[in-house]
Amino acid sequence: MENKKAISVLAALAQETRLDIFRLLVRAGQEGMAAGAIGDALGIPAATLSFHLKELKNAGTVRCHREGRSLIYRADFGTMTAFLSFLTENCCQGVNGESSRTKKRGACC
Amino acid sequence: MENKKAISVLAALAQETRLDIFRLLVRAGQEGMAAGAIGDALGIPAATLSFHLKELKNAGTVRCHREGRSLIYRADFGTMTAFLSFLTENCCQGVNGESSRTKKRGACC
DNA sequence: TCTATATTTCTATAATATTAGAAATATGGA
DNA sequence: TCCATATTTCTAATATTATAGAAATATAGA
Repeated sequence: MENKKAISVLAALAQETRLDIFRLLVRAGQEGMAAGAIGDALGIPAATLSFHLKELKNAGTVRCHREGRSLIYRADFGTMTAFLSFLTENCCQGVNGESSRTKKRGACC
Repeated sequence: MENKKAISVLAALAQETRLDIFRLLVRAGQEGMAAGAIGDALGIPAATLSFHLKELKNAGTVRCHREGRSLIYRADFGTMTAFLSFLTENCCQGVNGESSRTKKRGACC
């Protein structure tokens, strides 16, 4: 994962409503949730919800597919895997003066 | 780490200049870097740099201490450890319909 | 004490993000 | 086709964040 992509994931999750949505979808697991059900669960107006879902989707943190009249959203764990790798590679390497080429874990993870 | 704290870490790193600063400090390791050296390395005006360092500091991602006329900044790996735990706890649980109480790793990490 | 260096705080401007009503689009069923 | 439901897009107002010059503060050394 490159820098820009990581920043978009960080920005997507760095907002209370969106983090709530994302965590709800994580709890919902593979079956996901319809947009309307998310809005009901969290008490978010449809237009506002749609805006945030788009942000999450653009960052690749969620995916969606249509089922009848509903759009079912799910957390994208593939993106999260790559994102966590990015974080550990970029926040744990180079600690204690180690070369950034060494692949050993640093102080933080 | 609670929700609000995690959001402040996410927001601190969700900005290109700040992510650059943070990654530079990670590479600098335990000895850290003076604010001026960071500004020189990244070509950031002093006032702008100070603004971003404050954001990073408020989120707990960096710490600083004075050495003579310089303020030495270092990455705070303790915060990053806690932050990574928060992420894995909140993005990996509940996958495949598992109860959120199970502590097994999910699909993403 | 005076001066230079290092950095922050103050301030204003510019840029970006968030909110939500209203209108538009898509689907399914009578 | 007509209607109800589900959701998005459009729009405009509001709020938040980023930028950087200028002034202020802190430290060290002559």
